[in-house]
Amino acid sequence: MQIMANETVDDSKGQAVTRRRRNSGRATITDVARRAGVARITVSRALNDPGTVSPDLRGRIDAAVSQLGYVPNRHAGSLASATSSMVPLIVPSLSNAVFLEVIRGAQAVLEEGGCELLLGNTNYDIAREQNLMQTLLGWSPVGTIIAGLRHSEGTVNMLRRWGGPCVEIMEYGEPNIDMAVGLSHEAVGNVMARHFLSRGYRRVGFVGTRIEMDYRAGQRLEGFKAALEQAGVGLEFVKRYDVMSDVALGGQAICDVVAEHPRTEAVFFANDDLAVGAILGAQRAGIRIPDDVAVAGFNGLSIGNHVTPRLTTIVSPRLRMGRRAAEMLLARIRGEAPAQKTRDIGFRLLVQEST
Amino acid sequence: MQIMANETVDDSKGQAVTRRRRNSGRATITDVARRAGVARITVSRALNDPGTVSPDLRGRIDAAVSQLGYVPNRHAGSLASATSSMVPLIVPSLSNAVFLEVIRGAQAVLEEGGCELLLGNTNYDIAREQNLMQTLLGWSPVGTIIAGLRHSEGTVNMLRRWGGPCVEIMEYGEPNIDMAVGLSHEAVGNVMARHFLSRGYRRVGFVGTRIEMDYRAGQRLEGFKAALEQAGVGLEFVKRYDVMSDVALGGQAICDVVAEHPRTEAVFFANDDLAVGAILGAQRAGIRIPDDVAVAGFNGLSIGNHVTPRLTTIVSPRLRMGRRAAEMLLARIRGEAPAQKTRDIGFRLLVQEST
DNA sequence: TAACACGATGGTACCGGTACCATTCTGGTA
DNA sequence: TACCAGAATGGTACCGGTACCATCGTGTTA
Repeated sequence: MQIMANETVDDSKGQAVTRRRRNSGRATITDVARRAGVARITVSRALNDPGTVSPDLRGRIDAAVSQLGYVPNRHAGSLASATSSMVPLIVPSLSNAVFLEVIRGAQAVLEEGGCELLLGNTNYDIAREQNLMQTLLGWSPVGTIIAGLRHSEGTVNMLRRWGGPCVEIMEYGEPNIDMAVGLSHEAVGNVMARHFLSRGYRRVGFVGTRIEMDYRAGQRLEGFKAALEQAGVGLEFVKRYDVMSDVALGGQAICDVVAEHPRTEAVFFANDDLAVGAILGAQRAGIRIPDDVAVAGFNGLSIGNHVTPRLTTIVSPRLRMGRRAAEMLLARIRGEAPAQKTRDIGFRLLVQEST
Repeated sequence: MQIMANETVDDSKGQAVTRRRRNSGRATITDVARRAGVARITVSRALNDPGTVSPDLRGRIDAAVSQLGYVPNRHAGSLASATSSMVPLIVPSLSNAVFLEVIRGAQAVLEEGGCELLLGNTNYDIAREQNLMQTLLGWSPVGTIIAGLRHSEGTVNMLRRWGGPCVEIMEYGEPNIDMAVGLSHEAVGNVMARHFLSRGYRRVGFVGTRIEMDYRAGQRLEGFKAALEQAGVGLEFVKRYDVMSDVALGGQAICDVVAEHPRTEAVFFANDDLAVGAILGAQRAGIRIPDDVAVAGFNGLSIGNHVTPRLTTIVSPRLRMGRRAAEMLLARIRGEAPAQKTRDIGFRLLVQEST
């Protein structure tokens, strides 16, 4: 804290005492008002709702603002109005390019709408999510965006009590709190299974990592398995690794699969990192894709379009999801009733050379 | 704003009037104090500095806090203490995995240190950077992190006037404001030039995109060129594209280079996205790397280790840079004098199969 | 035993905005 | 001309914390 100035005031007994100011040294709305010769509230109006202030005063106020380099103290404003322009965005991971695009989409729309993005990362930890949300709610946000539909009971209750607009993203389903936008991961698994079947693959497997944590990958597996079984084809194997997904692991996995399940015709990888790794690893190991084994992934990362063979995958509209979530929030903040509380953002099967 | 309760108070003339409350409906420190039977300030102490409050009171206060679901209003606290726990992090792009790792490193350390991360994106626009910083300074942050050493004069003045701790990241050099952590991009170019020379390449080129905007790529080019010329070898060509760097463009670029400069022996790409794209594109086009032309990049993205041939590149410690920036900030906030205001985070030449 | 340092607790005045209501001034209408 | 609606401006009391200082009780020291 900086001590800027002393001033002499009269205390209750009428004696002059010197008291230190506590302010931060920044120009305040009072300084601007004094300089422009108007009341503080008029400055507030000129800045927040210029139409209601006469052009004359507005000019004097603007001049004073720029002369003093006045930047409004947002905490004071938020305190007085019991709301701020901040929007927490809570994601489970920052190790993953997937969430980057969601963040980018949300950030762009929020900035456009005059909101600031507070970024939180739970590392796939439900307890941490709750702590984080509690901390961030202390900033009286105007809305919140949170990844996933599975939260601790405490988190859900907290958000409901809080009562502001909230969008749950990534998954399609009934929102726990307010609104949701995402895609059905079971449907993804379904679509991929049907694609495999249409290609004539009958001996198929699934490879994933930490499915308990990344439960959306588990949903894709469920959908995949169900559709296969419905067609009378059993899922040959599910291979799980207990490390983070990355390209290196995909290369390892494709070799493991070929060694352990040599008759496998096609593998659905939990995500594109693994699938791209599988293609690159197969290339080195002399495994021919899709002739020896076909490979597909999920996400639609651009790198998949540039490996040989090009990766068959399911494209998730991540940027659009982030944008949409922010748009739903802003609409709600503007007081519009949402057209729909639950929105299926969809996905697209991209069939390329790897299947 | 929610209106929660009415209360009857006496106005100055002693008449009872009914006035609406303006608060947000949340429990306040006053509610907690009343319930615990202590003064407000004691609640404040119990939460912020528990050691100074007797165990008895602390217990009663904690009980009241959890019964009421009390979450402190951070705006009120920040207003009163003229500082907040927020730290803006301003990056030039969110389209790029590079900044994601910086963000992740900073976020992890800041969260550990009890700070919240406010994310800003300038899209490589200096004017936008200034606006963004002004907005974010309105939140009385406790420190700031900003990418780059090139800012508008207005931004620099604003930050200096503000006076809080600030770390400029990505580049090694004299900080404009306070502290800086990064690496020398000229040195990167130098090192790569010497590597090319040591391999015996004499006809070499550089490929980049939007170098005026991504001026750090320009610095790598300068360093590259200077070291070549010092060795009496001229830079054969510089090829520029006016679109964003991505893998697809790299594939395009390697074909263009081979067509336009058929005798080229080696190309230094401005970043790994381009270089990886070049390797993958060359594979498709039947260009042999490194036999027909050698390829190198910059960043050390993990995908470079999995393409064939593996990419020779320069690894930038992005995660560590984010962490370090946050650590320098936190140290300064704790009142420690920084060991060094300018820190060279270094880089590492990773020689692999592509050169 | 008196003086005193120190730990625990409380009282009060802020921090810098905005909500709400009052007041003043203007032009149009009866 | 008196009345009134509505626009422009101002006065005041908050919002919910914390800084600063005062007070009180207790154990230690002279």
